[in-house]
Amino acid sequence: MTIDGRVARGERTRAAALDAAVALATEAGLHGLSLAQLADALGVSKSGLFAHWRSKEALQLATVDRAVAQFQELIVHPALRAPRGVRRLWAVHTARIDFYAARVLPGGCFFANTEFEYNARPGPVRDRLAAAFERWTAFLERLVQEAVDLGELPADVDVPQLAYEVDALGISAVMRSRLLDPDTAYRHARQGLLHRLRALCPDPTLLPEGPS
Amino acid sequence: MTIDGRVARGERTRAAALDAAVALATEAGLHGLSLAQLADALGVSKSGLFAHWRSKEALQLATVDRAVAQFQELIVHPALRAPRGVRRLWAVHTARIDFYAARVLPGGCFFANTEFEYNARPGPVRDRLAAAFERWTAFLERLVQEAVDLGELPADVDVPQLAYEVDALGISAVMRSRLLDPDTAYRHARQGLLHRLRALCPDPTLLPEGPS
DNA sequence: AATAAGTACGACCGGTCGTGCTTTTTTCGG
DNA sequence: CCGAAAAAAGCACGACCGGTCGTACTTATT
Repeated sequence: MTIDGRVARGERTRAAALDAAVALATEAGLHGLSLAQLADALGVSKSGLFAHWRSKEALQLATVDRAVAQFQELIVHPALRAPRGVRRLWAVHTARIDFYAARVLPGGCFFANTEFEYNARPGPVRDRLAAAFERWTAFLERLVQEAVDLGELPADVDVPQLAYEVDALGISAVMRSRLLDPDTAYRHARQGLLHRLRALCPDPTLLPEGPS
Repeated sequence: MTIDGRVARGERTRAAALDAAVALATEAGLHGLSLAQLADALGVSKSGLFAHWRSKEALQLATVDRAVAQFQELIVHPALRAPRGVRRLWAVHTARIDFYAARVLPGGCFFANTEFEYNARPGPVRDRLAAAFERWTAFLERLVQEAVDLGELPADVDVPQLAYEVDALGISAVMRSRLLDPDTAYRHARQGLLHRLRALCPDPTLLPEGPS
């Protein structure tokens, strides 16, 4: 079973196009992303690009999926090396902030940008973004719940509430880092959760010391 | 000194146009806002609209200013009736959440949407949005500082940090209310700050009782 | 009554958008 | 080496974009 070099070539341009589309979408938005722009950035023709997806909407949906995969690969997966509980929750939070601080994407956060862009535009794109957001929320809640189950957090912790606050600190970080002082934003996002967890967690050795 | 009926008419259409522009921009974005769209919504001609601003950018800047004025008028000003200190801080936060819950703007929050839209687009529009964001941040920090000065919050409170957290809870509320369950989002935003202030404020009578 | 200023209009320009249709180039199996 | 098949390119289309122009209507000034 050899690989068809023709479709292999197609796959390569497809993958390269989606990576560029994710990056471009953080600057111009998922709607503002244009075929001509993307084709120029890749050095291919507009129609050659268009042939891979039957419509712009199909390209947008594929771009969302690629962004999800990238987020999993660069943030979630590395953080899962931390042991379950508050350490893993903390690892995911800091991995996210580090991702923003590393300026991987030119426009900050793909999901923050596109979810605000599409929150009032009904359709398949919005639905897919909402689904991704829901999975992310469920993932954070699971992390908190595991910490509770392990006894690292009190049993009476409001799990969805704490997950909400974790995400809020992160969203605010990427927003402020783009318009105000980035380092201050990252520091507040980290300190916010660190102090919150320190106040809740009976075992202080599970969290980094850091500045008070 | 009589009022010039010509400029009065101009002022009226100007004001109506900016109100419509703020609302439209929350759906289509400040860049996606098109002259033709806005003209249709107002029932006037595109060129007649265009005569009021020399360029689209001028219209965008005027729209930002109008949104700032609307935010002041509908959220900040009413909340300033609450006495200084934690009660005023709480009033501003809840007024903001109520503003979102009332669905005043079809796309949620003008500033959240546009600031994410323009965070990677250098230029006068981004600069004006950043300036508005900076003033909003300074305002929140002033509210927190006043509560500290009045002794309603401990003297060792990290003022910018707490202001950051207040804003983060609000931003997250409007984001989640558009894609997931709105009531849950609003409740988390309110509870988050209420519990935080309850833990910090020695005088429990300053805050509403609410559900634990 | 004549002139000037402000507002609004319809027609139109060059450019870019997404999207089809046709052709050329690349790569495979026999 | 040769047709078949997939990928990429070329080309043209209708729609919409921001912006300009000349013009008509209304109001204020002289």
